[in-house]
Amino acid sequence: MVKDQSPSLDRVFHALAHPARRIMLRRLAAGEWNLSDLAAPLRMSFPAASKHVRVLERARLVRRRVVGRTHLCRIAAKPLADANGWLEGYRQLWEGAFQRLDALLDELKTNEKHGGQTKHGS
Amino acid sequence: MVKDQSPSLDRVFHALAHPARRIMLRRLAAGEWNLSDLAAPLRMSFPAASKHVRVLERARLVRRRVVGRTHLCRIAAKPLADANGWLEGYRQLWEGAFQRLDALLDELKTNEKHGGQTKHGS
DNA sequence: AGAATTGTCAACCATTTGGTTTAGAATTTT
DNA sequence: AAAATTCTAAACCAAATGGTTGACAATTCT
Repeated sequence: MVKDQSPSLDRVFHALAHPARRIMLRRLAAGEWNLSDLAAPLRMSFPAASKHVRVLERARLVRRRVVGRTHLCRIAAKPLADANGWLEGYRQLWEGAFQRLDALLDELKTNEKHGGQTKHGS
Repeated sequence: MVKDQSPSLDRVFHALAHPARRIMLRRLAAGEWNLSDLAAPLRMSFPAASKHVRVLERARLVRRRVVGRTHLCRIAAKPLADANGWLEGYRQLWEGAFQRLDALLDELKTNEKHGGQTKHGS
């Protein structure tokens, strides 16, 4: 069972809700990068990018290692697995039969509501 | 390929980032419910719950059908599939070998930094 | 020693979020 | 017709988000 009430899920989904942070994660999937690397492609100031990294850290999606004056960041995939685990609970909803059943029910209930009368065109 | 730059992904992940909304989706996975049904178990005012439903609608995770004075809500799973699709790009990171390689690299680089000294307690 | 690089911090700002309360519209029930 | 139910709208509020700039600390390069 997967719990809905979960501050860590809150933080993970929130972290994933901003494109800049998703772009950062994408780069980190390929390896380690420091803040300058991560900030460079984003059209925002350095401090702004730094804040995004901290959001990723709070969600435990990124870990930081200080080497000299550079802060090297590494992705930590576990929270992504948790998010995926939550989504898994809905997989059957978007795969196969449910979709069609959904559409069918929709049609039936719409007819029920209109009582067979339609206001097509006239 | 899955794009990181995507306002609709923004909205979906944002919608999933609040426990009240995840709880609502959980109920909607079982069928149709009106706003009162959805609001009842949540410890917040009715208008607050209503706003959460609107967030779910903006993310296209919920569709609403007005029947008399009640607003019936239904889950629409497609955006969940999209979110899942985005996460899929990271699956290998949390499954299997990558995790162990990650830990190994971590250890190696920590040693590098500490110059072979560890603080293992024993 | 001096300059450049990397990153933090603090202050500030506008907007969004998440909640409240009060009022009212629409529909159903009695 | 009157009352109850379901839901929206508007006004308001505190806190969080996402961004900026300017100053500064630490480290590395020359």
